[in-house]
Amino acid sequence: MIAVDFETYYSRAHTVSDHGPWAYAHHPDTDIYMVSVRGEGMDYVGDAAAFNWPTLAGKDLVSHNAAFDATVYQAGVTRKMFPAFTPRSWSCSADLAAYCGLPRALADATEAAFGEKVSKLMRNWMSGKRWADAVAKGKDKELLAYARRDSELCLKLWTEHAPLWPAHERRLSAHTRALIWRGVNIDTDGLKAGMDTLRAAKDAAAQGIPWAAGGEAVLSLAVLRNYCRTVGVPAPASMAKDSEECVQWEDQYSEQFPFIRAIRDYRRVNMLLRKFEGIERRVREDGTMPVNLKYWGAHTGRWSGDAGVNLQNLPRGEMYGANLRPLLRPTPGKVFVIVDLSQIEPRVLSWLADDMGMLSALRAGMPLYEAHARATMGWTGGKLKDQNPDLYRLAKARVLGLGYGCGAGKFKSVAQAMAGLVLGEDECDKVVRAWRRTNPDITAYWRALDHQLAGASTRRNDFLYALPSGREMRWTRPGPDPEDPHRMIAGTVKNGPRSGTWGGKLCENVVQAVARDVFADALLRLEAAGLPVIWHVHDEVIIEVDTASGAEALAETIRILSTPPEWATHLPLAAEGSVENAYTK
DNA sequence: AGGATTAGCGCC
DNA sequence: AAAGGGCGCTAATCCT
Repeated sequence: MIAVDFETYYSRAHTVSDHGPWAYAHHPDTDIYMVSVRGEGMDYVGDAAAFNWPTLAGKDLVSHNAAFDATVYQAGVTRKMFPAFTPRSWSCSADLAAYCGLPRALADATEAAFGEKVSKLMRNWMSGKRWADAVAKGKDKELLAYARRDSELCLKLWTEHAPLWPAHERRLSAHTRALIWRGVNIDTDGLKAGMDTLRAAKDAAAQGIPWAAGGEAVLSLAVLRNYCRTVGVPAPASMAKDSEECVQWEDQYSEQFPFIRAIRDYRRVNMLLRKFEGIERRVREDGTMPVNLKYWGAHTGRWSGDAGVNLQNLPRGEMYGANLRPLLRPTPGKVFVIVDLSQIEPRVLSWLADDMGMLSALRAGMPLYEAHARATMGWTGGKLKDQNPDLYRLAKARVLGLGYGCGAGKFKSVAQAMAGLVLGEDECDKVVRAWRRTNPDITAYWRALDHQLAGASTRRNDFLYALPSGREMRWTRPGPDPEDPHRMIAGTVKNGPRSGTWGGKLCENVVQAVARDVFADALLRLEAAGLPVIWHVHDEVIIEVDTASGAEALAETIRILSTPPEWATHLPLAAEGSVENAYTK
């Protein structure tokens, strides 16, 4: 294994996060001035263009953030700095670190793994400077040593931890990089039109905010409070959209004071506009945008968004006259096949908690929310969704909201957000009590997790929990909360912060992790079946195929996603989807 | 001044 | 006894 680490020019105004890694690496200002290559007898640090690249042909390479280093290398080839060569593999030690429960950043990962604290001062000093500046200031030796040390740490991290990283997870990490480079086609005309609409909406919102023209921070809560005082209106403690107090405040005063609505409009429209702009900056010459997903972005193993544009939280419909999702389109002559795992988390929860009643209903093909209503809400009629839509929505809210221990207060907002239900305080309390009484398998599962956490805490061990896939989840340093010894805290990353942890929360983490493993297993089978995944969002895949094979690909994708992994043969899964000419939902 | 944190908001 | 969770990004603010 050979570690490869590039050093490239950056400054305050020229960063990876502004452009995204691809555009940054290919930008003419990005001077690729140094590379460090270590391992298998190689120990090179110096001018990247002077390195004998073909010696790496057929070799196994590793970089810390391989998506970045491999992109920089590609940019160097495009700019005729380097000759093209093909390594056998190019792995990512940052992905490995994340899998192992270490922090992602190299300095933090090595500190957590080896207790070695390394300084990033040299790297910071290089902000806005090039190789010639380092030479002129007599810092060249230090810079070379810094780059050499980083590749050494990357190699050490790999050598000591890679044996813990299973082959299927390595394939998922590599698959994620393939998605990044493959990218998604963007309707750039639609993007521009949307931005015009949003800019107009933003200007309109700013017109309605009295202090906006004066140059004061438009969204500042402090400025808002001041203004409220001058016009004699009370000010809310928070402007959060789901804060009860704030909702009432808005209801009461927004007629009389239009600036109240304008603040919220301004914030939301501006965030959406920034998202459009971020996508526009990342579109490549061929009209595609790299799909920046981060392997193991969450400690549950889920992927997260990355690199400036998060494809996992695109708005689902039109906002302020602009609709972003449909601007992600198949390349001409192709279609999207979009399929998701139906109610994957409640299915996994029933399976983990051995809720036999629910499991047999699901195996018989009954819709999940209806099965819940029959088992615990007294429904004895026919198809619930058609015959009693209100009860169906309540069943959905109960299933999605109550499986992880939330109380009445939280359920109130969960029910509204997930099922559009407006329930009273007392009603929520009753629902929570009744749900817990009639779902003893799940509440027993919370208690079992609570008990195991307490056991690990007593033994002063990390809390380890074996998942059905064979991987082990880890919560670090469990123990009583110093501020409230009746509560427990634990961490999710080695050396990371600890936070409140109890059975319901552990249950949620485990369910999310198992659902992720189910989905990840299907991703590899999709790729093996030759179905090219363009990107994915937790339980949803977007595949691009020739228009003519859309229907066939849809059936095959649904079949693959509905088939459980080998380690979960009795988990009842379902998947649904459609063939589309743009991203939707 | 620049990095870190918080508040708010989008999604699953 | 009670307690939903997981993310990333922008703007504002805090902190060094």
